Amino acid sequence: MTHDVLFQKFVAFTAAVHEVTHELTRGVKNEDVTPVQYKILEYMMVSQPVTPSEIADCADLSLPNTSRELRKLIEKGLCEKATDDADRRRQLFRLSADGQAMMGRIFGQAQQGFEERVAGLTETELQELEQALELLQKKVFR
Amino acid sequence: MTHDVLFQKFVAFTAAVHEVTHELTRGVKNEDVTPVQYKILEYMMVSQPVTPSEIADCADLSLPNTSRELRKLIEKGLCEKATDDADRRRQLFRLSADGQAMMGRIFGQAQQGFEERVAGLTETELQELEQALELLQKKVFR
DNA sequence: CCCTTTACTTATCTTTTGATAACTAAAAGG
DNA sequence: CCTTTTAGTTATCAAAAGATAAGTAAAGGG
Repeated sequence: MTHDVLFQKFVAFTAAVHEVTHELTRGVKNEDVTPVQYKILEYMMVSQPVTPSEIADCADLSLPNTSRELRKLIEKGLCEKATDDADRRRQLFRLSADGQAMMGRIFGQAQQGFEERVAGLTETELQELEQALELLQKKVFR
Repeated sequence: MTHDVLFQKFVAFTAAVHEVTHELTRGVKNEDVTPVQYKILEYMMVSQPVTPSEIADCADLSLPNTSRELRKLIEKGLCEKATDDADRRRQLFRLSADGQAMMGRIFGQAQQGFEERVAGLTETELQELEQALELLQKKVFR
């Protein structure tokens, strides 16, 4: 196994991951959010509350554009804003009840699709799966 | 290990994959192509020649928009067009020499970044890595 | 205090991407 | 042949996303 061949497999693998995640999150297009807005909401889902700076960093957006999209998300009633008491320059954003509900719907559909994908696997295979996931995350995708 | 927990790990994993691939292909922004155009070129890289219909399917674009982006890529000298002799409605697109060179640069940088990521691993670990990659691709990302 | 830095916002403009209607030309099927 | 289907193109418009300049307000550091 040369490094070249391993890299080929790596490329094929990442392409497959992108395709499958795209497939699993196709529920997003039923909701009234743009791809960039979804990315922001997804980030809030795993790490709440977040500041505009954190979002800009992680979603690869400029601060002005982040600010604009957050305003739109507030207008849509999907997230809420509060000033940080410890540092009043910082603004803390979190999902609103509606936002939580929407993300719950999307994640639920994704989970269902995931379950269907692994439905045929035995308990042993699921454990192997989990170990493979953790191995890759620890050694490559960190 | 409930299915719920496995799904949580799956979500974290796919997020990590997206982040790392984004990091590895950051060389794209040095080149004069938009994200959508890059996606098309990447597809040509693995499957040449391709028709507009195939690209539209796989890159999730409408045929008119695919046609427009292909025209731009031709104008930039990154790909070439030829009519299929067997069916003269079909147009066959392939990377030009310049296009090959550009994608070679980008993939080369990505491979270098990948090598750096796995640099500290032993031969045994690399084999485990390969097996994990293949396991996941076979059982989940297909 | 005053000055600088940090965090964010507003406004504006450009580019990219998405959607749709209308068209051309070749193939396929009676 | 003639009609329908398939493959792709052109044109146009709207929405989304990116870039940048200029501003506000709070914090931090002499």
